Amino acid sequence: MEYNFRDIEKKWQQRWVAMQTYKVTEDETRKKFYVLNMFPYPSGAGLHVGHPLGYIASDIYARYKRLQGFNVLNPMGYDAYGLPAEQYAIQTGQHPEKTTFANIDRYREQLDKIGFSFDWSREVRTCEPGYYHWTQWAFQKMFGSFYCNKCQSAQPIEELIKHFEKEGTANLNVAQSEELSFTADEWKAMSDVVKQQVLMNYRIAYLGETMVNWCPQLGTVLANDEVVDGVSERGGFPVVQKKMKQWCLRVSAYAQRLLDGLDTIDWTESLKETQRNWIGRSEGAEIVFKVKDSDKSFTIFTTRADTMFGVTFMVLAPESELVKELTTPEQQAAVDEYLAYVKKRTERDRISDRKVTGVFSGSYAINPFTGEANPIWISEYVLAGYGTGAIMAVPAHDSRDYAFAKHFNLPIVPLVEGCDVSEESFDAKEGIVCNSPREGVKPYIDFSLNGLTIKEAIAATKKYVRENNLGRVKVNFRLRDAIFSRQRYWGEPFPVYYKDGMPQMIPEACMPLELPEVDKFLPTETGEPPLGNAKKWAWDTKTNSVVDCGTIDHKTVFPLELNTMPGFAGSSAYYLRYMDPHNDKALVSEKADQYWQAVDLYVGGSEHATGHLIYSRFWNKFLFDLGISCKEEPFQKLVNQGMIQGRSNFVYRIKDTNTFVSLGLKDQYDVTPLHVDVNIVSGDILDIEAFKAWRPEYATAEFILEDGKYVCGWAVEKMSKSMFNVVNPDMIVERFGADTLRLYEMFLGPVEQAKPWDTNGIDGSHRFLKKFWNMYWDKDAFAVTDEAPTAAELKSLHKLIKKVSEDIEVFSYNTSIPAFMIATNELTQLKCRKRAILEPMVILIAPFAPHIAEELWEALGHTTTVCDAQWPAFEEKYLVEDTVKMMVAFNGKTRFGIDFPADADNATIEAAARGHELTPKYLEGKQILKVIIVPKRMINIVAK
RNA sequence: GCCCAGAUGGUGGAAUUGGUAGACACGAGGGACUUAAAAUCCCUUGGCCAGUGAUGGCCGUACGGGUUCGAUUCCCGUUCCGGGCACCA
Repeated sequence: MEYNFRDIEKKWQQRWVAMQTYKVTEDETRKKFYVLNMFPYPSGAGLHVGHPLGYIASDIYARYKRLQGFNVLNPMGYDAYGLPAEQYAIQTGQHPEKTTFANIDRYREQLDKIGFSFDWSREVRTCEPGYYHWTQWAFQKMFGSFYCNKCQSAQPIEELIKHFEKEGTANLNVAQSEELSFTADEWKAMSDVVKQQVLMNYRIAYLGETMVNWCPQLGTVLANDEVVDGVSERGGFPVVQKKMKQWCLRVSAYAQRLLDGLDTIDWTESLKETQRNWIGRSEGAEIVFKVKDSDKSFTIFTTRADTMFGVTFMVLAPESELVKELTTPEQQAAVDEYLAYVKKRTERDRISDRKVTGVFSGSYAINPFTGEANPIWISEYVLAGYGTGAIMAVPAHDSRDYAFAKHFNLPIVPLVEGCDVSEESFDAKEGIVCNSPREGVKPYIDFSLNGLTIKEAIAATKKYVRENNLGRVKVNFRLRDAIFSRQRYWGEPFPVYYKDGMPQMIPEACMPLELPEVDKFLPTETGEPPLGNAKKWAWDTKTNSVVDCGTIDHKTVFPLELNTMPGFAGSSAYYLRYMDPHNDKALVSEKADQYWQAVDLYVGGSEHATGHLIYSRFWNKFLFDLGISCKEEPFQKLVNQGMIQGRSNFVYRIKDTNTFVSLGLKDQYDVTPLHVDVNIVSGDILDIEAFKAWRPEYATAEFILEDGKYVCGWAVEKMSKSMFNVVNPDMIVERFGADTLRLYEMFLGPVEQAKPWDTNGIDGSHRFLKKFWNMYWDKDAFAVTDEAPTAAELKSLHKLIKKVSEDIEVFSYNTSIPAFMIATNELTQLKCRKRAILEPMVILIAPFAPHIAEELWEALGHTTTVCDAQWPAFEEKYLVEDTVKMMVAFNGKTRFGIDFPADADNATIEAAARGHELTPKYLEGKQILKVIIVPKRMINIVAK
């Protein structure tokens, strides 16, 4: 029988559905394994061959683990909220839900053709109320919690209130937006609204007035990871800094735990490093500087406490509150002018030109170590959002301070022995400290750093600062709180209404608060988010239900929050929901969570390193604190699949003509390269007839050929419609079958690596499957016999078992496929048609090519599916060689020598080697100096 | 600037702990079968040199050193490519 992949694949895909082959349930008697893919956003363009790469890799792993006897959870769902569906809705008026669901159907259709072992009964869609119920619920829990630094955990806000009632802010060690100070009596005297405002300072989900990334074109704020080089990640629109009242998540409270957790998980070093950079821990000191001739003082943050004696000026961020306080009347005009200039500059301006700008405030600060009065400047190179928004400038040892000092002609005092600061600053943290204090200068305090290394000097200074109450040791993080509001329609609504301008949570029993219908998806004319268009979007506290906006009376009916949650909200805990997707009482039951624990293997792109992968770790840690998630880290092992790039083809049109010249001849003409659809090019040879038919303007095209062919140029680019290099998996499945596609995608190269797609090589994978098939079928007869296998056949099989098992464990599929090809060739050559060999082979290939495996498994007489088979055990004895080789080294070269029996022990071999007459010509007369037994039991002899 | 990960034929990529570099596949060239095409099968394929030939020699894993009997692998330095962070004090 021919290998008819079309019938086989259709047949088994239908059977798997009918038999619920991949449905899993919690089973205490079996060990669990949780495999997860980053769920896709269902875009209108459908899947291209790059998308399934990670799914195939994880599916192989899931199937392998299942064959090893694990109870494998391998779910799939959709990240269904998002901008493209909303943009499309704005343009066409179509409800985003409609387009999203249509896209989901299309994705499902494409995914089903590839033969994944997903348990679709656990599918989740983030836009469905049954799902976002728990997104809203988690938000309310965050609103109702604060972060205790002492116990390093989220706690109910009621605990904080108790603390305030007892001792105000005394002995408080919690995460907060700003440091407040009040007594228990003052707290008790506060009105309810003021109390609510105070609590906002501590909640994990809080309403904060912060500088946000505002994108006017998108009409929404964006999180830091959604802004790249001053423009929006989606669309590339300019982003400006704007102060707005927004929901925020206190991710910063978890910074240290997010950092520490990285050491406990099995992720790639580069991804961990990316997260470490993003969290940006820096250890330093906060030091207080008094303002000269004033009772004011301010605090700066530095990691280089050792440079206190080299401070020659101070700098404030233009947005700092201190600017107003410290500007003297004489400098007011100059400062105002400067502030106006800074305000005009966008984030992008600042990044693109690093001009040295600044203005003197008129005030001076007293250095607590030297007593010197240093001028206080204002400059945009100091950021308001980091540290205290004020720095001490040490131009000798900081390149930014150095540039500033040179520009404004400020003094530069070197503090490291032998360093030269005439051309540039000396930023390195190495060397011996000098000039601290300077020779001949009367010491202001009894403290010297001279002679210490920089490391020692930093420690000594911190100690001095702490002991003399000049400031404190402080750890700063770059990681900011996440801005959690979006001025959009297609997202989770907040379960929040407003009473007296203060947010109130709707009762837990009333969730989910469903997204209302609107007639327009654009912002309202007054600039409110799209939910402002909803007619029915007010909360009645009497009936606890959503009512018409017209009925707002400020006694029982209140306006609901108009913002929606950002994209990362729905994707932050979906892995927990898969454990128990139909539970309407809880996000996940304790039983399900205890069984599935956490994701054992997570596969997805590294582009989520500073977005989803930070947020969901934060979210999970919060749920861990609440006792909902039993594991602190949600993703034990993470593999980043590399992006599949497109391989574009070009044709070369001679300028101002309709004549196209082949690649090798194009340099003789003045040509314009044009993208050509890769689907009408094969092996870089253009199908000229298809090209003429491709577009009307090419119907009359003429060609200058080489060797009768038109050769196209090529380049590796992103796979996208506009480059005409999109390859659709459906097309591959149609022509070669899903098993071939799966094999080929894995064969392309290491899963983690980015690589261009090139359909040309796919024949090789397809040919292999045909050969594999022909091991079992001889023309129309199923030819498997019950003969006993030979040693050579067993060796082939066990070599394969060993290789494939090891490869799957380390995700090295691109090397196990050649192992299959070699084994198949060997066995074909041996004319092996023996069940004892061929039956295990079917199981081995099942993770990679499940359809052909099922078909052969059935032909072998099995009534259950191959998914329920047992992974074959590897036995070393079949691989043992009957001889071992001896290596002979002389004159610095290694050569192979003589075979020895494999069962000889090392001493015997060594003795034999010493007495052995070296036969090769080039070794005659050489004397053996030493014998080294090396791995593989090869013998290494040093001869002279 | 700081940090991380890389560099192997015409191409994608193999090579276990330091042990015959280039597996496997694509592409290319040659051949068989065939009226022809498709399909299938076989041979050659890192470079240079010697030999009618079997074969032999030299060079070769970005570059320069080092350790070692032996280095794609380990160490030091350089160059180049990719990724992250970046007026973060």
